[in-house]
Amino acid sequence: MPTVAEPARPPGASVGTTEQLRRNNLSNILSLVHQGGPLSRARLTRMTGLNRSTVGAVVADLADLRLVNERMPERSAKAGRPSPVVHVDQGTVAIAVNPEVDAVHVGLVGLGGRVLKQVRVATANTPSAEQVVELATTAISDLLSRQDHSLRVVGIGVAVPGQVRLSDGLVREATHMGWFEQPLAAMFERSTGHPSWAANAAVLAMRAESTFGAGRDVDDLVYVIGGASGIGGGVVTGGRLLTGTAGYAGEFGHTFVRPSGTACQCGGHGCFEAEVTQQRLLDSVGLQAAQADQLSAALAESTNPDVAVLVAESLDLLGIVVRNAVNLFNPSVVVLSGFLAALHSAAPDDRALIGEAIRSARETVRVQDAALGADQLMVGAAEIVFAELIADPSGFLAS
Amino acid sequence: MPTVAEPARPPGASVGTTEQLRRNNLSNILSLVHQGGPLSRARLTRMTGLNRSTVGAVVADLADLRLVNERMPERSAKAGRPSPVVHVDQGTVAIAVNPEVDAVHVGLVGLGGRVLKQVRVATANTPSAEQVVELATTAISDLLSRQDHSLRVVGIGVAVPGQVRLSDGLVREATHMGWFEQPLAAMFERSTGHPSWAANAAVLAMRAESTFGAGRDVDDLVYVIGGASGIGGGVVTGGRLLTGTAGYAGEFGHTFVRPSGTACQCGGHGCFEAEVTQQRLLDSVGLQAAQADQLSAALAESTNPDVAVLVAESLDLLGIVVRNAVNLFNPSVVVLSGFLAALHSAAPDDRALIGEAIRSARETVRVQDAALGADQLMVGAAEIVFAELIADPSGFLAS
DNA sequence: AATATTTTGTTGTGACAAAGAACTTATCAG
DNA sequence: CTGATAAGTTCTTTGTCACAACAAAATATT
Repeated sequence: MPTVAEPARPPGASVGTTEQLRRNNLSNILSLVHQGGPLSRARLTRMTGLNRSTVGAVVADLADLRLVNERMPERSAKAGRPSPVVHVDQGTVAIAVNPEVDAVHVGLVGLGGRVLKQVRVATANTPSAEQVVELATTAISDLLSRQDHSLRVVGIGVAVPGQVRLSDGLVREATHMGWFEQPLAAMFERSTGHPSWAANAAVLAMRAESTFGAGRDVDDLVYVIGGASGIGGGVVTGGRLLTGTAGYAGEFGHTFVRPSGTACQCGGHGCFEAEVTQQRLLDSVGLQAAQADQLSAALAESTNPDVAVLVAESLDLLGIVVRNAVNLFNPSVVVLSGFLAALHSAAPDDRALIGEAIRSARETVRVQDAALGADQLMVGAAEIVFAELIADPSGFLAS
Repeated sequence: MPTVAEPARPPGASVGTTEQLRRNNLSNILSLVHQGGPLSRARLTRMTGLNRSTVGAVVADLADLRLVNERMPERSAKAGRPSPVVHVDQGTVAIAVNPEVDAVHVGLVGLGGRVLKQVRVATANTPSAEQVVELATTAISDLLSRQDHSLRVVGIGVAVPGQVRLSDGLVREATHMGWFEQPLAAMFERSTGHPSWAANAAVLAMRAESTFGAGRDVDDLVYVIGGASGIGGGVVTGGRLLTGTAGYAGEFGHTFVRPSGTACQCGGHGCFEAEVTQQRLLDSVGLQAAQADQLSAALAESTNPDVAVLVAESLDLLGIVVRNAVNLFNPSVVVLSGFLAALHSAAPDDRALIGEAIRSARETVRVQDAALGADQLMVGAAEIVFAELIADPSGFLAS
């Protein structure tokens, strides 16, 4: 039986000319090496379906751009001439920035997704956007100057806990930071000279997870993350990041879960993130905000019936969010992260989460916890820069 | 020794060779003419960005495949040599089938989305899948034999009120029809010899709306439709149809809107489609099921306070669905269809619908009613076939 | 240890697609 | 009728990829 094609639609950034063809092949192969780690040229040939002479030419182009290196393998497992292994260039880095209520995280992330260095600059008060740019700019030159090899910085990615307009990196609102309409990406560009992008932190966490973590090779993924400042998320569908028209998609925290519920910061009522908070769960087991990583263990150990009630109730509400998500997105995987992963581990099984989703969609979905650790935001923030680079390697570096 | 298949999934890997390049240009230009109506070659040149000699060659290829015709324009508006207008071929058709509880609709739809002919075959009882195939097969040969011109049938598209696995057209469940696990597309292929596809009716209605109606040129669209058998919907995001991993995405009817609500057919509780039904609204104004098209007018005329209460309540619940959708998908347009459009027209403004969505997403979304009439399901069902044709015109016709 | 086999890189050739230039054609404006 | 304009047509050039032949480097076999 024939398979199903995408709906007919006029070309956007599609490939129409021979020039775009090569760009596309450069992009695809760089993407494979970036995401899949070192790969032999022979494997790249099989993965792309291109001729091996073409792969050779494309890899040579990428090597000329100093984006990849070829090395002969130490030992080969099979017979035949050994195929050179294509590595991502280690000197090409993106800078990741993540402002928080009490600190600014800054990191250097290499192409391929490895975090090279990372610092946390604590702040006395919640920093303004200007302060974040200033602190980060200092931290960046500091990080770079301490590096012995000279690094090529391709751009800056900022993970913001709030709604960010993707087109120009304007922070529409980050209530937790007290920010409104801050042109953060432009501010970073002015201050550092590097091309800069900004996006919602939860979406970037998902991006990391989707590229290097539990969502690897998953084309239809729903990701929901709970943190100190609320609940966010992101979606990959058909292998593509769901952004929506401006980049605000994936706000699972404001899913309706309870009528006449607590008023939410967003102005709505009955929002998931107003009903289920990390703080309430931490309080129930007597943990501090800084001990969020111990929540899962504490919930498991607790014998307090009040805790059990709170967990059951929270799981029910999480179940509503997951059920809606499964019905709307029909994902193959739902990844839970942050304190929602802790909550998930406290559930006897996934029935509370997906039990009420429609049968067809429920049968093919699995719920799992995030695989990446604390680095994920650095990796995700860098990823918005690398995505631009990978989309058009030679064009990006030429500009 | 056979090696394990590589998980080859590079982004945009569809175009890698020069052969695929031409395929892509054939596809793009056919898509433009299909969706945008007759277009001059000069306009196609501007729209695609290709060279005019290339457009000429591609159009010639399409004409050789008898998918388009070129005609000289009657009158030209501007100076200069008149550009031939590229029309979609009128003899290339898809067959649309839509089984319902009391009838089977069958139609002939021309490339370009025009419904050429249409019949409704009434049934005494709710037909089985076998009966639908049988009745439709007869109706199809009937329709085709009465056609004076010889038509080229490129395939059959079936719009099913239920969950359909897109990959093979298996109807997982269509509770209203009493169908479970019916391999409908395969049954149609066997019975008619034409390549067949099946999909959820609401998704296909959206596809029609997205290609030819209110959602034209909208890249981020949420569509919710209410009918006699419940509430469904579909989503376009980033210009692509959101299908999910198997094709069950877009089930807005099972969004949670009320705790401990009516038990839904799906097994869940508090589902939107269990709380808000067409029947209840029709009853409130004393209309019959067949008079659904008069609902909007009847609601407007009614002075009964009970009706006002029901409408207000229903709008509140619809508001929850729309709010969730806006927060999750960040669409630029939300289209309401069927009795939900009637409900929408009874609302004083859109505040009840999107008022509680997050501000950033709310500001750039508009709610509007469906533009297409009763034909939309025929058009949508045909569209699933045409999309296959358009994705690879010469490959499709060669097979 | 010598030879065969396997796998892959490399090089040169040919096919094909698209761009661009030069030329031609068809319309409108005056 | 003539010039301006816009667009089709044809031919050449350029770039990309596939393919075939050959070379190279490893393992497997005798």
